Amino acid sequence: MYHLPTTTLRYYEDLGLLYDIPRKGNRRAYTQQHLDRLGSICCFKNTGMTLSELQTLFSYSEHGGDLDKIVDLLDQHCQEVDEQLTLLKQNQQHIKRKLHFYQDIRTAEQTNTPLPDWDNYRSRTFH
Amino acid sequence: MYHLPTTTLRYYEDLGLLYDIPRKGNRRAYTQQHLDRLGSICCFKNTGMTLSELQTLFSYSEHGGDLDKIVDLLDQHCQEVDEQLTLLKQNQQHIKRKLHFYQDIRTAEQTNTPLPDWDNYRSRTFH
DNA sequence: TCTTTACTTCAAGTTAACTTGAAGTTGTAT
DNA sequence: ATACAACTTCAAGTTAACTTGAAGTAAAGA
Repeated sequence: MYHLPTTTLRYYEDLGLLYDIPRKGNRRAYTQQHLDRLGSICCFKNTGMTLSELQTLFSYSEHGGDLDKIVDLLDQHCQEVDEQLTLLKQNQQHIKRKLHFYQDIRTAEQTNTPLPDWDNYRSRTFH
Repeated sequence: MYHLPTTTLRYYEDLGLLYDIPRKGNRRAYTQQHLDRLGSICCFKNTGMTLSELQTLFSYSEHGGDLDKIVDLLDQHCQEVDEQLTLLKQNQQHIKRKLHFYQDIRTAEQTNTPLPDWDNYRSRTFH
């Protein structure tokens, strides 16, 4: 359906993250609203929110809805994702340095030139 | 030490990700090489590599070292991190849309103006 | 019509990555 | 010197997020 196995959808349903799903016969027929919510679940989950935190977030939207809490939580999560982006970019740099380092080792072995020293890669940036 | 509990360091050691750690008395005294390796472990782990994949990667560096496999693995991981970055940015947009949406709902409630419609936020970008 | 494939429920099992418990030792601050 | 926090080993326990098993139902294609 959303490249998620039905068992996972069932699991989310058991947790209360999805509900009021209409049936066609005895099978679930998800509406656009459910697909939207599923999209949100995936998004928040993939940005580090636990399913339990998602329960909390969604609970704020029910019965009236505590907008202040929703906005606060979303705002804080936004910042966390900002930090994740920063970290991920740093880690990407680290991996690229490693990659170039080992490529250069291979070249050095093939050309019988001196092996590179990792210290020379520590602060280098690659693109 | 690296803001990791000693139990986690022990766990990595049990998995063979860290070894030959010198002792001062009966306590571990990590060298710069170990700290470097720990940095790599954290980097790879935080970019989605499992500890078991790390075992594999490190096994290529031992006894001689299969440079082709290392380079291949690093190259592929680089691409995966690229995709992660793309996805994370998309998710960030989604979260920012949600945030603005709920902020606008709040404003609308306060000013007694009509509530916003999520459909108008679906393809909007925020910075 | 028959068969296959994907669904259905419910309970129980799995996996990765730690974490905790128990029992003992040691380097450092008072 | 004496306490005490932080280390030590080893085995066992925890947690989140699924996943699998068993047993049954049902829509869609040959």
